[in-house]
Amino acid sequence: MSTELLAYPSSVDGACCAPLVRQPLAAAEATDLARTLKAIADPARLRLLSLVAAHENGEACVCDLTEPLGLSQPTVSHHLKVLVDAGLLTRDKRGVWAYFALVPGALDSLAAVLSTAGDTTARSSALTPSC
Amino acid sequence: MSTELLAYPSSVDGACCAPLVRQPLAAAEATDLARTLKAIADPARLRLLSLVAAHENGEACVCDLTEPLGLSQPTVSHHLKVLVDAGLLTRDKRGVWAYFALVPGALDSLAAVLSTAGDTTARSSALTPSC
DNA sequence: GGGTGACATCGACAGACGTCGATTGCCCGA
DNA sequence: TCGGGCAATCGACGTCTGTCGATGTCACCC
Repeated sequence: MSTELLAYPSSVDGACCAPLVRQPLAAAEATDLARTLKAIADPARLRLLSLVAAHENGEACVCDLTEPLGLSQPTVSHHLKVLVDAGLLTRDKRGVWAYFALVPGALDSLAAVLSTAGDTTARSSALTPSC
Repeated sequence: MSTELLAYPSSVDGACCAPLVRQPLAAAEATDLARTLKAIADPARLRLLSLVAAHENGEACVCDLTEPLGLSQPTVSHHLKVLVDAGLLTRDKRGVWAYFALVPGALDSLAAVLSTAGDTTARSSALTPSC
């Protein structure tokens, strides 16, 4: 389940780049895409992604994120779980602390699906070789 | 309200490209971005965008969209309204029919915000000159 | 071994969302 | 002028979602 999002470029069977505006989306593909988009379509989760990415070493623990968000610890933990389940964040438990980091290329492949241009900005890593 | 999304690149005061992973998102910016993402974070609306884009001349009326979606006419009309309000679609009423078309550059600027790369694919049109 | 602190999970609640049938408004052709 | 048909709006319903306090779990330190 943790690699859910990374399945997009390959599961869209051939339509690797910019599939949204090239041909009508099938119901199943739309459901999958919507599931990932719903994960980031929340102010708290967008700020979490932003905070984690901007944190030193590109990783942060819950204690770093609770205060700047102004939300309770269970709520932050819940949002982080949603992002991890969507394949956008990784959880690395080291001792008592849990460190979260962006999955390389996850946001880029999402951006590539939305982009109407033929090329893609998702050239960083973790993408299908056919791209 | 129809230009809601187009306000992003300029309203993110300076952080025109890829602002999400560069610095922590402010609460107001996150709310605005989430509002637009919620508009497309739905299977029916994703398919609507796809159907409109793939239709001939890049525009389609409600009667073209109801059947392939398998939803009632009021529901389709509701989803289209959400997309228009989010600045992703334009409504052009000609006679009895209402034709919907993609706003050029809207999806691209959204993709640019999500992209972790420094550059942007949103070069088609309707973007801020500072990009 | 017991205490402490960080994080996850649970249960509950209010609010938002997607969907539909019924209705209304409106343009066009007869 | 009137009827037919397309699309928007309304009201209602069930479901999903975000949030919290309380509780559970586990690793570290004394």
